[in-house]
Amino acid sequence: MHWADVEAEKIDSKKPLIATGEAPSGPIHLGHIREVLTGEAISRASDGDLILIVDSFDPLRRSYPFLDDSYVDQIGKPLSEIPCICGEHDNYAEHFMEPFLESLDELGVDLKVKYAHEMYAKGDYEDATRRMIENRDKVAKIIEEETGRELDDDWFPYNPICSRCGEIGNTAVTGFDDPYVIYDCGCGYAGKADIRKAEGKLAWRGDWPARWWILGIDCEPFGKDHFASGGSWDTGKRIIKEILGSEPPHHVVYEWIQLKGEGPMSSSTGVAIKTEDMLKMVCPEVLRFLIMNSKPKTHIDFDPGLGILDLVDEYDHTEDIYFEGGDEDRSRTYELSQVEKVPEKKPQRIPYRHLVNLVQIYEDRDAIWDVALNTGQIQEDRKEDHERFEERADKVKFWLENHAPDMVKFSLKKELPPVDLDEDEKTFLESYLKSLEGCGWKGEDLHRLVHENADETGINKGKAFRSFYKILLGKDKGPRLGRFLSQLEEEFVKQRISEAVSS
RNA sequence: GGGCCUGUAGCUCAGCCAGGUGGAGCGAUCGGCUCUUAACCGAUUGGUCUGGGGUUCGAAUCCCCACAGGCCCGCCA
Repeated sequence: MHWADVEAEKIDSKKPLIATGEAPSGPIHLGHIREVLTGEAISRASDGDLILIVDSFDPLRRSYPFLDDSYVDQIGKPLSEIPCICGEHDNYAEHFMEPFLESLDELGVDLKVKYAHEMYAKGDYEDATRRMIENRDKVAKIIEEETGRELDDDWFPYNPICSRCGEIGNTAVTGFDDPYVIYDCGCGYAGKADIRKAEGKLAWRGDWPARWWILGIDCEPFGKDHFASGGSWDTGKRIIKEILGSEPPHHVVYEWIQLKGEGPMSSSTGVAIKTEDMLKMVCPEVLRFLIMNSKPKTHIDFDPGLGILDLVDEYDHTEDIYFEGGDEDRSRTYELSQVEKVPEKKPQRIPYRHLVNLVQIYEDRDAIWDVALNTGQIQEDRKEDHERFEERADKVKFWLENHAPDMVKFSLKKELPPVDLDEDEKTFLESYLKSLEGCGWKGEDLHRLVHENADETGINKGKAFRSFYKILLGKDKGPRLGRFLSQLEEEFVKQRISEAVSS
């Protein structure tokens, strides 16, 4: 059984509510998407509803490498209250959420978004906050027991936002006069915060169980960081039971996604690929496949270089298995990888690695498609397959320009590159040039002539092919020669050969 | 110090939850397509399942103990 179905079975609800969370303190990367897609897979498997809670009311902790110096002044303020970086969004949090939500839409993820700052503003947290404050000592004891740390005597489960300096958590709470939390701020201001409004928030350890309770969360996937002993899961599950009198959700812990050779993804270290960039280099169903194909607790080593080709090949292979009615789990993985529904007919496709060559040879997309039709690689000219092909070609292009290793890249040299041909090669090329007289400039003929001339002049065949790549691409290797040559202007090729021979 | 995960073919991993004669892909090797390869087809090759105990008629799978690696433990997915 697929892991999503296994988890779905464990949830004690017919129409479960599955929660995911994101903190928009920086660019949202591939690692974050695992949380949402893990939750989404379970919601599909359980026919549940998916929500995404945005920690937009959390303060900016520090200045990140991607922020300019002016943001130092914003440290300590809630993300929802900080100006947008580019100026085009309502606030800092929205700046990072917008592209992420767009990506989720492209990935076919159907969810409701809840912003923490709006929940606080609407008073959703009022009851939970009151209970936490009234049970301050019990909550503190749970945290101390689970973490083994000792909390300060003035620890308070609710952090007011200073109404003068706007900072959160820089306050010392001096009293509670329901519904007002009385505080002294480090900036010198003394005031009170209304727990029915967005004038402060629960500390994370209490905030998390509070939201389970408020929203009635049945299941939540979360990262391994929360699951460390004494972590927020350990305290959260006790707080919801002992303070709020309810059960914690079914939990699913997932592992980190690492960038091959560079360690775990993290916005602050810069080891990250933004979600929107991911979707420029692979199709959404392939990105989904990356997540669906690994159990949440397995860590994923993501290789944006050559690994992309393996990933797509594996996706395609899984597609074959699905349409052949093979292996149940892999078929399920394929279903869950789909952005929408599974295609009605098995998609016809050009092998991905081959496509990588084709987009470098042909400038014209239609030419590629026509060749694929002519060679029988694509048997029926279907609209949906053509669209998929166009999409893949776009992704391949982006990948070639941004992530592909040099070994797979080539480009036609407009001028004769510096070459050092020996006599064998020159003799061969000369002979080849002569044999081109009256040739129809067809791929297969051009290819046959390479073999014939190589045999006649006695040159090693590999060397014969290499000589073409050297004078055309400035490399030792390249795409299949005959078809490649046939795409080029006849005069251009002839000119290049004679130039090379006489150099 | 605590926690989670991983250790299976040269490489990447599946199989473990519900124990029943070890799998896939890639690679390599060989062959084919008068077509070089990074494309395609076919075949072959491949492993004391990290080690040691235990439970069992039977263990890659369950239990215990080691060893090695990765990550997490204010906030962070």
